[in-house]
Amino acid sequence: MAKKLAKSTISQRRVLDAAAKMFRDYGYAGTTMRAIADESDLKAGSIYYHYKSKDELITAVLDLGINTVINTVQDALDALPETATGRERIETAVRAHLSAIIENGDYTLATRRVFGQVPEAIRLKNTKLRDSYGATWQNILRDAHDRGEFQTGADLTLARLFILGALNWTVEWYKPGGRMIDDVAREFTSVVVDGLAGQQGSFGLSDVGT
Amino acid sequence: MAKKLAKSTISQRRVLDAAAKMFRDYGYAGTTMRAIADESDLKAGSIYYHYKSKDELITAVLDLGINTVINTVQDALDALPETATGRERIETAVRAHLSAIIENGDYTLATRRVFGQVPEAIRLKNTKLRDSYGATWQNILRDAHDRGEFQTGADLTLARLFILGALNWTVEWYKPGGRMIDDVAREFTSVVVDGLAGQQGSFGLSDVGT
DNA sequence: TCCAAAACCTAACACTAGTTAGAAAAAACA
DNA sequence: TGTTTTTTCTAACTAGTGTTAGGTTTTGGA
Repeated sequence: MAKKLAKSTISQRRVLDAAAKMFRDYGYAGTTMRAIADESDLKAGSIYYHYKSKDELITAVLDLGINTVINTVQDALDALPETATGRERIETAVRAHLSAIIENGDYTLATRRVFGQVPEAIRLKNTKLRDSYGATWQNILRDAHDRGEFQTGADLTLARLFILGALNWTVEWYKPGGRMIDDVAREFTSVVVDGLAGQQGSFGLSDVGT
Repeated sequence: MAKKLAKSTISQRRVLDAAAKMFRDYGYAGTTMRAIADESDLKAGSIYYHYKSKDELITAVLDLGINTVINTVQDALDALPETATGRERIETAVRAHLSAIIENGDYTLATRRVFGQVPEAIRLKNTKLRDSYGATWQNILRDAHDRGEFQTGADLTLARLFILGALNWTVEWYKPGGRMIDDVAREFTSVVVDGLAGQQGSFGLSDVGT
């Protein structure tokens, strides 16, 4: 099990959900306390009973957004047997990452969209979390490499940046009700591990439309 | 040659550059006309001589951001000989895309960061440009596939989303003075076309550090 | 040199932002 | 029930927002 998240009252969570949704749609400066209040069926002043400033709100949204992804991926990896192959580990992490960012779209999208607009101090703390997540992925790739399961010519750091970039971008185009997360995860793994020219037919959806 | 961009005076461009930089750092609502004015050595009121509203400014930044990428990639592809292989076309497009978004980082980053915060009408017009760019990539992949240069099991639409996502994410971590764009482009192509497990050593940087 | 057009500035307007203090209502507990 | 605690609301303040009208400076050609 991964680290527990801080507990919170129902009202606190309602405000936080509303904040995430508003930050996601309108950015940091574009989101007003009054808009968050409307979304959570409160008046603007009442928010300050739960969070003492707008900065504290955005901090909570950012941290929850990343921690959710970190914990989901770590739990999925921990649940794997020792004997799991490098490919299985990669596909598992891909699927867990996708599940987390799609099912918590408000938080993860908000995280991505406002990250560059937030005061320096807040950004720095959040960056540490991000770095540790990057290290997790680096370990997955290096581990699979060390096991000799694939002798790659690619630089692992670049490969990691490439994979995480592609995954994070998913929230931009993924539409609920369209493709299944599992299918997307399998395709992604296929492109990354095998490449476009590899293992013909073994993992393809061939043609499932747009 | 790709479509010509609208001409503009020196002052107009100075204001636009300043706007792109500010939008990039502080988002749409977070960027004030006074901040743009400061950055371009003007007073707030003077901006309205060149652009009649903040909305017109953001529209110009968004359009220039995408058009630059579209034109750069299209020109690079047009310069290729008829005999170019699918792999060469992909690597060329990858390199052109990276060059465009890195050398015009203010515009492309601004484009990405404020896209979701902008009034609906503006976003719609810009979306048409984005879709046409997606079609360009789809053609590259399908063309290479039709030529029989690789029989891929991967779904091409997903592969395209995957590739563009990874490329667009580059602006988040790329630091000028670090890796060369050409190296990154070659590695990316290698991962996409060959996969992590493919063509050992033929394209790898093996270990060039972070 | 003079003059008209282009470029810029000043000062203000109406409005909205985050935040706060204190009153009011709801919930919890005796 | 009455009383205390938790939660919410009201009303306001200061600071800053996009935008504009009208005046001032700069530019470039006759």
